[in-house]
Amino acid sequence: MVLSIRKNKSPEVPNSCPLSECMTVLGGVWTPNVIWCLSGGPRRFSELQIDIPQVSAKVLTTRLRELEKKGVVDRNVKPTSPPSVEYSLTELGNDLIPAIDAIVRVGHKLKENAG
Amino acid sequence: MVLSIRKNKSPEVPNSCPLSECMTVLGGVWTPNVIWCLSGGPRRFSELQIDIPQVSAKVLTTRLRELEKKGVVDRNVKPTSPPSVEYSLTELGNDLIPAIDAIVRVGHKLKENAG
DNA sequence: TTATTAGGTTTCCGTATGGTAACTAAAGGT
DNA sequence: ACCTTTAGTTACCATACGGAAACCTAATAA
Repeated sequence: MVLSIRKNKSPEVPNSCPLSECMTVLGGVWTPNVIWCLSGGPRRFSELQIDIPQVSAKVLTTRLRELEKKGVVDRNVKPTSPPSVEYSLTELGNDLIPAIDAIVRVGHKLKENAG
Repeated sequence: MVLSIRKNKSPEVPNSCPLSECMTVLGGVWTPNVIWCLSGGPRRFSELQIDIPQVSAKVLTTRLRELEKKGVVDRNVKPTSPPSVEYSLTELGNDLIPAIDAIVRVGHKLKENAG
């Protein structure tokens, strides 16, 4: 795949700067993409897999669990059979959208330049 | 340290989405921080080391070389003795500032929330 | 002639992390 | 009884990546 954000242990960097703070949340392969997909509204696990075909179930699960733990996404299990699971952005998750937006905008510019 | 953006090989993702495109540029530990530091004006290698104390010379060099190759920073060797090197953002580098800005803003919000 | 400075480079090494693929649970359909 | 579906989990593996520390070069100063 393409890119991830690695999160090493950091015993000696207790109170990081805002930049690193936020990058920690954005950390992990496909994390920004997941947030971006959810910014359009709630999505099911299988839908996210279709949205981001390169992501493996393992990694997608990992990312969603991380984001849930950080309070960025909500996980909602619906009592269907088999149960379906819907993920959505929390308020905190929505706060991230402008940042992702800005990144996407630069991405467009990059593609123009490289195009 | 705290976080990096990993960039794995990706033979099967030729034309990535704008988001991934931009994240590739932001890839690597401390990359956003370096860009952020340079957004205040040109900085020398040793100054960047002071700005970001946790970064090792090896990694800082690697990041700067990558950013240079991607056209994000300029490298300017001054004929002093010993020669000093000044890094600055290119036009493309400046395009990234709004994105970093947005990330920093979220970072502040995160720190408030986390108290 | 020895030390110092700036800006690196190189080596070695550990591990965090992603990929792949096989396996699972529970319910409903046929 | 068996298959399918959803949403994962688990095991195994390879490696990209960062950390630490030693080393390098040329010019100047002491």
